[in-house]
Amino acid sequence: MPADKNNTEVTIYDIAEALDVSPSTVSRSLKNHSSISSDTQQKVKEQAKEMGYRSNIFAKNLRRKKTNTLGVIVPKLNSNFMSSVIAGMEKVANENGYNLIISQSLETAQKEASNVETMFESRVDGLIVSLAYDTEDYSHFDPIIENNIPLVFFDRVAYYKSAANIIIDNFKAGQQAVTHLLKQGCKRIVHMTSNLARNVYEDRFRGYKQALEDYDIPFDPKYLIQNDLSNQAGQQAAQQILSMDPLPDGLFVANDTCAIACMSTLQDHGIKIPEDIAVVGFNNDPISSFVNPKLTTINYHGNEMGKVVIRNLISHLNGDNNIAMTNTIILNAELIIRESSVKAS
Amino acid sequence: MPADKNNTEVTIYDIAEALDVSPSTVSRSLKNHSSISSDTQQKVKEQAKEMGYRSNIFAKNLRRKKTNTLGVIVPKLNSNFMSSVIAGMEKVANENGYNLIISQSLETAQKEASNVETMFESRVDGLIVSLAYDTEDYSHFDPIIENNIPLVFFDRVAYYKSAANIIIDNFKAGQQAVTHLLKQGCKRIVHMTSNLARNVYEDRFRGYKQALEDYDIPFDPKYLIQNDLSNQAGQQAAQQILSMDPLPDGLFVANDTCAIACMSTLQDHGIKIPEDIAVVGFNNDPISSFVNPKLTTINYHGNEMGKVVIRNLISHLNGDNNIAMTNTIILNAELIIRESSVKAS
DNA sequence: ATCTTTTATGCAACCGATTGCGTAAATTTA
DNA sequence: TAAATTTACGCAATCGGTTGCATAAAAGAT
Repeated sequence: MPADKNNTEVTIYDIAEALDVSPSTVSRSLKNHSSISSDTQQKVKEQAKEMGYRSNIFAKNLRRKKTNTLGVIVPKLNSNFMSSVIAGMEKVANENGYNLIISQSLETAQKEASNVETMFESRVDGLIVSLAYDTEDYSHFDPIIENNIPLVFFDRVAYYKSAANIIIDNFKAGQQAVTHLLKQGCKRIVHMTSNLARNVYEDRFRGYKQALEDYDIPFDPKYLIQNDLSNQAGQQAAQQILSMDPLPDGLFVANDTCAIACMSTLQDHGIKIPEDIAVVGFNNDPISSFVNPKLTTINYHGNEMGKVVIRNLISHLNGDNNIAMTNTIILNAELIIRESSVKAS
Repeated sequence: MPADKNNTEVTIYDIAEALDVSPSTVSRSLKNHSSISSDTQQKVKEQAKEMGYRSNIFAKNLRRKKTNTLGVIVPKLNSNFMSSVIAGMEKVANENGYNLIISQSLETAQKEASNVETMFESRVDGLIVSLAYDTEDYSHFDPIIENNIPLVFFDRVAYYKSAANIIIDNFKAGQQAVTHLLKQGCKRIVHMTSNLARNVYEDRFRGYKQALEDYDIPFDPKYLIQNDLSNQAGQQAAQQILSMDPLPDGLFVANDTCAIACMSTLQDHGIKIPEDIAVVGFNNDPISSFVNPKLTTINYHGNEMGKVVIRNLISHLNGDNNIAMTNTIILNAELIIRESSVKAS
């Protein structure tokens, strides 16, 4: 007895024929429509299972004009943070019958725009974005907004038209990090960050300045280093720091991996961490507790953020607009103190 | 003049009406069908653009029974390797008009199976998988295979039915890594790895044993440590290593991040790397060159692997079966020697 | 000028599920 | 028992492209 030939997909018409009922009845039974007797529903479901029926999602989408698919665009996937965010998103999405399409902008506005277009063509029911490094113009989101497709930014956000934002309190986190360094006695604190047009970096920078101000230390622009926070940039920044006179005694980097690259290079040049320079990173990447010295950092609840994003989006799609779009949701983040920043007193 | 109401999507019928031609002509013009005069094609395309037409992908998929979507299931996204693989995949896929649906199995066979089901329901044209840690039974792939959906495994593969495999030569890489340690004078080399049912780990282990044999050193099972290669496992393994007498003098770990966690813990206990124990990792994660000492490792061309996977899959889908499925493709990988393994001689 | 080919286009069925509306049968109410 | 409801189901249009087949018009051949 050969297995069923493929290609011959079972449809509701086949089930209807086998049971001598109408396709409508099959369709309704399969979705527990109240107007079909439970007896009939039972029979239909059994028959469907027996015949190996699977619903044709395209026919459904075509008719319903809804895809139950959400698009996600992130700069890069290669961090523990992003992986956690995605895991959180997938969990809540799947629980609610939604699927995710994920893509990377690789930190360029150009690829981001092309990804948005693809998502648009794919007719996602909602779009979720963490912005690329160099996105400055947001008009590539206009087709999304004009077609009333809900748009949610997370982490790297933009206050753009009707988009919702989900972030941590970067200002507070930055302030905490730098206050901690100041408490360790640091006076000359370098802040390494990225494009200040990105909220995450601007807010952390504001937190940095606020902390300095709280301690009556004037902000010195030469202590602000801006780059793309890559590993290579971290190494270069180390050179820049080494050339400063007097040497800085504190370093707050807006990203763990870059902090580690920088720290490693500083150590290669004989700098002692934290004795000479105390260091604080950002993100609490797992690696931060395995470098020497272990890195003080800001912990980020990626998984939770992912869940909140999807919950918010789905409740919007359902019309349960308890949490309105065009709103900003702020999640917690906390300072984790490890060896890299604690000076013996 | 208010902007177009949404919801009223432009269809080929609207274009046909506006131009007083048939929908067939519009459809054919839009795909450059040769039987439509270039004059008409031109007009149709202009009109389409002017009216803001976008093709309805569901109608198309429903009719064509093809989704131009490929499913990708990976254990976790949070590594540089995976991120690179995905980037490579996306590039080639997009160039060929395919989209990717990506999901994480989070290293469990259970979630992997549920992801496969989701992909199946989504009617992906092809499925790409890197197996979870504990997948031992492969029957969840049967619906895929029975429906003639091409299945490609990469990195963590299985020789299962008609699936194709794309891997690096893990045996050779393992052998190279361990031979390198032996050349440094190591005699008691620990190998930390994971589930040997996974090809990547089994093959590396075979390479390890081969290298030992080449140097006439008998394999001692007590030097084989198996765990899930998590950071925590790396720490625990360090304790285990510290309790060995005599102390091992070499360590080959099947994963960089775990190697780093282990190395870090060993250092916390006063072990000098590489003097006391020389260490080699696997994957060439960027972080490996920023730890102290910098980690010797095996470099993996993730981006290239991703591209090869998709190229192979698409050429199969196109029927250009130059590279047959049910085949194994082996890519290069090479040893990168850094400080962690080089003993002063 | 007539016949054959080629070119350009239209017709209409089809993909598979959804759903508003209508109605026969069963049940309840008067 | 007749009338009013309720229950259970079917009809047929619809979603928006795709494509095999037919055909009118134009071009070429004889």
